[in-house]
Amino acid sequence: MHREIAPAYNPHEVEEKLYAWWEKEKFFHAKMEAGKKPFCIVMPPPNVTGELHMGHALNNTLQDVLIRWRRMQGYNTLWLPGTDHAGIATQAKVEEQLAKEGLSKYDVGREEFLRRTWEWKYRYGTRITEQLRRLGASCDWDRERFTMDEGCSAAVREVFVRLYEQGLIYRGYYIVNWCPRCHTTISDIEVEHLETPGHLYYIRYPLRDGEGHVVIATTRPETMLGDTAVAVNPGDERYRHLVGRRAVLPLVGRELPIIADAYVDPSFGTGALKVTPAHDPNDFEIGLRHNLPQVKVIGPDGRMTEEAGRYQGLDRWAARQEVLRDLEVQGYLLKSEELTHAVGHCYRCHTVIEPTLSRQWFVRMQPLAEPAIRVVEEGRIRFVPERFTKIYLNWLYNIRDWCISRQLWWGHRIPVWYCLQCEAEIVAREEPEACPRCGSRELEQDPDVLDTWFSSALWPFSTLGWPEDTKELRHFYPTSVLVTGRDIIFFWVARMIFAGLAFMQEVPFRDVFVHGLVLDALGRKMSKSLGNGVDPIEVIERYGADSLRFMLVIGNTPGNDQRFHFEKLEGARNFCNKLWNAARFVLLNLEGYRPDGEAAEKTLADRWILSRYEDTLVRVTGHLEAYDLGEAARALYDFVWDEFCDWYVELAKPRLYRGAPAERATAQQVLVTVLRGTLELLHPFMPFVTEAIWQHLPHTGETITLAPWPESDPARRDPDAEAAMGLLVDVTRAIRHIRSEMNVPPSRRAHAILVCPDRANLAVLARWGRDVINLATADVTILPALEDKPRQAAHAVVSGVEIYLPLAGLIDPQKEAARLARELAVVEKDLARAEGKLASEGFLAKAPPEVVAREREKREELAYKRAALHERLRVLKELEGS
RNA sequence: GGGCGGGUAGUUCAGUGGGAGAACGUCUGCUUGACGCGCAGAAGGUCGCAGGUUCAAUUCCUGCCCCGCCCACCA
Repeated sequence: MHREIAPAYNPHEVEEKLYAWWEKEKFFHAKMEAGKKPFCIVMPPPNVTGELHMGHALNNTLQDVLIRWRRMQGYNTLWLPGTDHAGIATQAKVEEQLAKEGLSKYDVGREEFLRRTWEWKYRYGTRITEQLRRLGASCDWDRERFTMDEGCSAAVREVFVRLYEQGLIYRGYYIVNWCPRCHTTISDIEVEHLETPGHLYYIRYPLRDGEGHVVIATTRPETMLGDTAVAVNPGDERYRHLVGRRAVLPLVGRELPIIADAYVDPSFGTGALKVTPAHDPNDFEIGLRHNLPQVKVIGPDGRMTEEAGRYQGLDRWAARQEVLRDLEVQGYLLKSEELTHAVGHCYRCHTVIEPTLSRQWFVRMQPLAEPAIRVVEEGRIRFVPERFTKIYLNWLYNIRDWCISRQLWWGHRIPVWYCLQCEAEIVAREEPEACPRCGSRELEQDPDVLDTWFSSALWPFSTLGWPEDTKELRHFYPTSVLVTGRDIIFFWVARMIFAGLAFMQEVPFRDVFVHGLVLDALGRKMSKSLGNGVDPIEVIERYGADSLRFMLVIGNTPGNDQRFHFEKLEGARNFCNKLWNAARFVLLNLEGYRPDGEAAEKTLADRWILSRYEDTLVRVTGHLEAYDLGEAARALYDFVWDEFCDWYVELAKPRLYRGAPAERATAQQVLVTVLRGTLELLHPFMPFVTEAIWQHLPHTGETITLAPWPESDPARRDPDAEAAMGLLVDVTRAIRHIRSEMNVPPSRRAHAILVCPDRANLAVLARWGRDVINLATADVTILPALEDKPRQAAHAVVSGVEIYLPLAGLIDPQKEAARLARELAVVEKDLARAEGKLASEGFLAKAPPEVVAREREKREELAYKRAALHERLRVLKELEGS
């Protein structure tokens, strides 16, 4: 069986097979186990249209690490997957498809369009979930949900109706963000403000009676056609005499009242503001305060309306040029200045947003935001890292009402019907037969659908069965942690929190674990338009899922962005291979292994590696508790590579190859213990390779996915062994260093004389020195003191041990003296610093005693080293002289 | 205009109130009975700048300079 294990790890041979087996055996299915503590994560649902990108890979890897770890810890674990219907994005895909047939959605009609969209969903919606399987995501596929499935749709209607009944949803004629290309409203957070170069135009508006004029400044001259007032600040002396008078709108001739409003900033432009209530949010507010008419001059397609007079039909940009030309010709345009200012763009298509008046549905946010603020302020929900708390709170403190209606077809249809007879507005969970007010059967449903995020907001409870009172809901709600990118704190996190509080009277999750973005190698966002994205599936095919996962986790610091480099991926791949080969080594040497067979006493190396393993285990668990997944991964990487492979495996070899049966048994038992535990600690990070190896280990269970998480056993801690190993490692390294510098061939066995006056250290060297220092291909003679110093020998001092490496013929006394002199210079410097500190009264009085003690030790050791180096240099001088 | 993150070895990044770390890259060796996706050794850093607190600052505080991101109704 062991012969099957290839010398290089090949992910392709194991990953898909293992995942299929895990899924078939339902290891990830959450049975309701009332006796166990629940641990639940609802997956941020990727778009059905989507393909897995690096952001998904990171997000789901982090969730999977937490889920697998908790599952092993024995929690009743549920990771609930699903997809989002993604209104605009999906609709756009189907429209594209139609366009290939030369059709528009209007050609096929709403019903046919929706039929096609569902078809599209069924055909392509499974792609992303297949890709999550490739990544190794251990979610409960039996509970997969979709934001537009029956249950979620029922939840949406229920929430809409309840909010409406509480007066928290209303329909209003307000200024909204309109995308002339997508032909729909978007919410405030869907508007991207981009610094855009433009101009500030100064335009003269003549006064109606008598002489004079008022000059306004604007960046959008075309909207003047919709002006219904000129406003100045009430405290502005320059204009006080004008308030109450009237101006005449150039090109149009409309009379405009000159009003005073505190909104106007006297220091901007001329201090006089043209007021266009139908096309600017602030002007809209001013208009309400002063009862101004609202004149809409730009239509839904971005063209000028009938109200724009002779400009009707012109695109808004063309209209701007026309208006400017006419103003100029007629002498109204005084000047223009260059001005870079923030202009709102559509988050999807990057078209410039047109603020426009429109009748839409809104959620009244103030009453919903208050509890959502409170739970975070009170710490009932915790952001990790903590700094995101402020971002969240600041947004909610300044919250504005949420425009939820979208002029799309794909989505949750707004559950409102209008009576064509009496114009009643009927809000209902199910389609009404007749108007409850006049009995008419002529009813028409609102044509619009809801913002996609409306259904996402309900995700933590709609997926668990709400509005039914299910046992899942009672067991798993509130969920344990939400893992998400920091880009959707507003879109999603905040909305889930207020929805959860409003409908479940309880927070949706305890912790919000926020991660950053995966950037490209140059530090730019990965994006389709830049074409700089890296496809995780391609990466998995080339390097394996474990490599990708480990790379993402080890490079992750909470909340911070990380760059994607193939070199890092190779590092992770190499680590998979290292682990594989370490395991291969153990498995190839298990002949005669019995877990409780008769064994010899543990060696220093055994005690040391068990102590290091214990330390690693405790640190890894602690880091996971603190969401420091990167630190946990790093601790494991270092342990496996630097301690287990580089030292322990090497130290175990002689016993395995040539040891007595009992010694061999001991080595085997320690190897298996540490390897198994390490695999288990690594499993959440690298599920495939760890399962593949674990299956080969003797006396394990059915699957590592359900193996118990290793428990701490303080008895494994052995500070003496760690200190002793530290000494021996230092000496070994020093000898290797000398050999390398002296160009001693690695194959040539050396002999080292170690002089160690310290009795405790001497005992360590005497008992274990030979075994460990063997790794420097050297035999040793160990002495408490040495009278007759060898002449032809290289020399080093480390940890209070003098090392002589007699190398007849290889030593050039002059070169050796120069080498030691360099060493001495470093020692002198360090010693001076230590002595300086110890001479300072402040340090002695105020530094903690252990720090002072450590400084004293350091001084002793350095002083010893200095003396030894001096002595050696003296001997070398003599040698030169002779 | 406000807020946040970052500036540490050639590169990418960890980390810490008390002797500067890793990976990659570079240089030197190595058919060492798990692994060349490897082994051993080495070189390489005024921890952005200036102050302050402290016995002690790369780490804490203040200011400044760069880079990145987010928020914002000044036309």
